[in-house]
Amino acid sequence: MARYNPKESEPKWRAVWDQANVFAAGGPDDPRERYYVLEMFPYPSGRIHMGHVRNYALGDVVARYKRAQGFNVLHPMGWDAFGMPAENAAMERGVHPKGWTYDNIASMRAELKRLGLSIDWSRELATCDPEYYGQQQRWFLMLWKRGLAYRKEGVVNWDPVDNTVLANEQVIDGRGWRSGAPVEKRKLTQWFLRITDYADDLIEGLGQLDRWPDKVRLMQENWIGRSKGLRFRFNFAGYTPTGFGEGLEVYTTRPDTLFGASFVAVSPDHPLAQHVAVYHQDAAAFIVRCRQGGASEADIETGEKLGFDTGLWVQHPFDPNWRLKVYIANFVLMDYGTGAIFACPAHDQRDLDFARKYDLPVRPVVLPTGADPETFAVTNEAYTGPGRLFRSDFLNGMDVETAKAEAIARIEAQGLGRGATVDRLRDWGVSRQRYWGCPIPVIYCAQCGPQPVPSEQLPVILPDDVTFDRPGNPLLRHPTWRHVACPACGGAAERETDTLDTFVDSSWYFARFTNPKAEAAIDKAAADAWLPVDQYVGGIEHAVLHLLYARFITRALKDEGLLSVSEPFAGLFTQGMVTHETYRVDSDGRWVSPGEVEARDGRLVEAATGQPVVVGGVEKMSKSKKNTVAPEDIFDQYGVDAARLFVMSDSPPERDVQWSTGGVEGAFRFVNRVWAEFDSQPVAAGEAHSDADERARALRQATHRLIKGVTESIEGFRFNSGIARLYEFLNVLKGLPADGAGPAGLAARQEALGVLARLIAPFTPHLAEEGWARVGGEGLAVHAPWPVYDPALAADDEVVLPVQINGKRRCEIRVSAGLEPADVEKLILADEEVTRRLEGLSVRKIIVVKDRIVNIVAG
RNA sequence: GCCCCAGUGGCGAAAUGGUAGACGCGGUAGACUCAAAAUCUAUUGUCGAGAGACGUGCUGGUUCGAGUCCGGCCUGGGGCACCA
Repeated sequence: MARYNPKESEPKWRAVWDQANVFAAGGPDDPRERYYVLEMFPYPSGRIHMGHVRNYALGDVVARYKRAQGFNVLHPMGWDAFGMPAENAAMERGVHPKGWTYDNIASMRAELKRLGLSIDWSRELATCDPEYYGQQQRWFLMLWKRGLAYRKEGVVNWDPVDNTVLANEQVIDGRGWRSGAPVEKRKLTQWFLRITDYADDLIEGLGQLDRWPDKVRLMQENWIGRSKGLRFRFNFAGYTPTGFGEGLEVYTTRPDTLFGASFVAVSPDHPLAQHVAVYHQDAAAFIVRCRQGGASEADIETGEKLGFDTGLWVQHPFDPNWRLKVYIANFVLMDYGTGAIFACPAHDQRDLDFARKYDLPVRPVVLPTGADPETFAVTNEAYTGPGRLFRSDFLNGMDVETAKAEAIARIEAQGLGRGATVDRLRDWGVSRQRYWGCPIPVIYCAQCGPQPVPSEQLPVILPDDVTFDRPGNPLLRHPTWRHVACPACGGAAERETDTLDTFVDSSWYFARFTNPKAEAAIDKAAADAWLPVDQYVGGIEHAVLHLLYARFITRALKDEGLLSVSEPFAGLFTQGMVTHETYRVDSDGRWVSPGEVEARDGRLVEAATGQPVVVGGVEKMSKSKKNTVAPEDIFDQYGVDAARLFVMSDSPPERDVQWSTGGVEGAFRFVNRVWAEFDSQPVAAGEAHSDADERARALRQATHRLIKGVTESIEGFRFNSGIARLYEFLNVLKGLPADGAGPAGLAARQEALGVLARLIAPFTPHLAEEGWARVGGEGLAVHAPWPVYDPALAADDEVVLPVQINGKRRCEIRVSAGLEPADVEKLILADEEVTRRLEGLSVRKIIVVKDRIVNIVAG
C-alpha cells in the first residue's frame, strides 16, 4: 500500500484533463442546460495569494458540481490587467508596465493552472489586450453619442507631487497614498458616465436579486442613497443679484420644519457664491480657503462650520415679511441637491452648530411627545426625533410625516417648487491621468471641438515607447502620439491623454467571456445564451463599486442594444478573507512571518535570533504584517487538494477562515486516509460474518445519506458542512471490519467508494480521479454524473426519540420511523424507565413530534 | 452619529423551534518503534467519585420545549458619513 503522492498524482490528472479538453464550454448546439460560473478576475500583481486560492476553489466547486449535474458549464478566467501597480513598478524598477503585466500573467496563470481549476482557458482575456480595450473604446463612443458619457469640470483629488488625480480610495488621511503629499482639490475637466440616469432602475433592480446577499443589496441601496424631500425656491428680499431673478433653489428633506427656518446657505461652489465673490474680496478669499484641500479637510475633521455673510436676504415662502440671511457655508456640498439649503437649527445638528457660531435664531417647531411647549428648548443638541408640529401656523398639531406632505402641497400650490427625490449617487468620473489604462478615444480640435476617433482608426493603441523617469502622465509628454489630424476638418488636433478608470474594464468582461474573439464588443447571440452569470463569486470589498458599475454598464449596453439583460449577475456569493495570526518580536515590535517563528521550551521565538515572539491578532493576510503563507509552498508540501480542502473546510464560505498549519495538516491527513480506502484491496469473499448483510445495509444507508447531505450542502453554499459529512463518512468506512464482509458487504463497499470519489471531486478533484480509477469507475471522474441517492435508503428505519419530562431530557426510546404519535404515546407509557421516572407525578400532557422528540408534561 | 451583521468548549465551528457542541484543530492516555516522526485506538464543555447538576454575551418574555422567535442592554466587526 503506497502512500498518496500528490506531487506525482496531481500533475498527471491535470495533463489528462488538458488532453481531453474537458473544461471547454459547449457551443450553441449543445443540448445541455447552460450554467455560467464566474469568479472575480484577478489583478495580475505577480503571485497568487491564499485569498485567490479560496475564491477560485469556491467557484470551482460550483463549476465541477454543476458539470457533474449535467449542465453545460461556462467557467472562464481572465485578467484585470490595467492599473497603477504596473506604473509604480515601472517607476521604481524601470520595467515596462506591459512587460511587467504580461510576465505576471504568465506566472499567475501557471499557479492557477496548478490549482486544478476547471477553467475553459481558451477564453482567457486580459483587459490590457488591444482586442479587449479597443472594443471598450467602441462602446464608450456609443455611450458618448447617447449622452451617457460626457465631459464636465469637476473637483478632483490632485496629488501635487505625482501630478495626477487620485481616486477617493487612494487618499489616506488627506494625503496621497504614494507620495504622502497633502491632496489638493482641483478643478479639472473630466469624463463622466451618467450612472445617475440609472439610479432609479439600479435601486429597483435590487429587489429582484434574490440570490444576492442582503448585505450587498443594502450597501448598494445606501450608496445610491435616495432621499425624499422638497425642491423649492426662495425669492430674494430687497436686492436680487443679477441672473437670480428666478430666486434661489434649495433642497430639503424636512419641509415640515420650514417655520423653524433660521438662514439660507449656499455651497462655496454655488453660482451665487461665485457671483458674490466677484464683488467681495473677502467672499473670494473665503471660497479659496474652502477649496484648499488641506484646510477644508481639517475643518471637516474638526467639524468646524464656517460661513460668510453675503449681505443678501431672501423671503420666507409662507411669510413675505419674514427675511432670512444668505450665507456661503463650507458644509454645503455643491453636488448634492441644489447646492443650497435652508437651515433649521433646532432640528439639524449642522445647522445648529452654525447658528451657535454666528448667533442666528434657533426656533424649535417639532415638539417631542410629552414635552411642554412653553419650556421645550434646544441648546446644543438638535432634536431630530418624532413629535407634533407647533409654532408652525397651518402645520400645528400635525405629526412630522403629515406636516412634510402638507408643506410640500402648499409650496406646490404656490408654484415655488415640487416634491422631489434626490440621490447621493454621483456621476462616475472615469478620467485618470495614467498611462497604463484604456485610452479614451477622443480627439480635441481647436476648431471642431471634441471628436470621436473614427471607427476605422480604432483601437487607439497605447504607445510602447514611453518613459517613467518623471512623475505625471507619460502619454502627455510622448513626442508624437497625441498629435493627430482632426477627423472632421483635417487640421492639427490632439488626442485625449487620459485613460479610463480600471473599473470600466471590469464592468463588462463577463459579457466578453461569452465570446472573447467576437468581431464586435459583444456577440449578442452568445451573450444572450449565457447571461446573466448564474453564480458570481468574489470578495465583499467589491459590494458597491465594481458590482454597482457592472450593473450600470450592463443596463447602458442593453439600452445600446448590445445586451438583452439588465442584471449581469443573477447569483452572487461574497466569500470571506483568509486570515492568519500575526507575530511580533517582543523587544522591538518587528513583524515576523510564520515561517520565522518556532516553539522553543514552550515559548515562541524568532528562529534566527532566539528573541521572544508575541502572538498578535488574527488578521487578513498581508505583506505589511508578514502573516502571509505562500500558496506554492503549501502546494509543494501538502498538495493542491489538501490546500483546496482546508480553505473550504474550516469555516462557512462567507466567513473569514483562519489559516493554520494544523488545519492544513488535518486536510492532508484526510486526503491520505481517503486514499488508503481507495487503495485497500477488497477482501476476498470468504466466510461471511453472521451480521454481514446487516452491516452491508448500514453502509449503504450511510452512503445514500452522504449523497443527500453533501448535495444539500453544496446547493446551500455550506461547503464546510459538506466536507464534515465526508469526514464523518470516512470514519464510518474505516470503522467497518474488512473480514467477513460477504458478497453484499463487498458490493456495498464498492458502491461507497464509487460515491465517495464522485462526491469529493468538486473539492479535491485530483484525488477523486485517482480514487475513481482505483475503484474501476468508467472514464474520468470529471465526466462521471453526480450520484443520486435512493430516498428509501437515505431514510431511517428506526429512530431514537429522546424523552423529555418537563423539558428535561430523561431517557430515550427506540421506535420504528414514521410511527404515529398516538402509538408512540402508548409505547412511552408502557416503557419501564419512563414509568419509573414518572412515579409520584401525574401526566398532564404528552407532546410527540413525529420522528423527533417526546415531551411529557407532568406535575 | 446613522444603517447592518455577529457573540456557542482551549480554538475554527455544527445544530428545518425538538438530544447543544457534528466535523476538524489542539490536549491527554495507550498501541506500534531501540527511540522519534508518521500512523492507529481511546478520551476530551464545566462541576461531580457517581447519580446528576449547570451550560450558547447579559436580561426579561413567548412556548410543552429557545443557541434559534420577540423586547431591552453589553461587547466585537462591517458599511456610510457635513448628503440638508
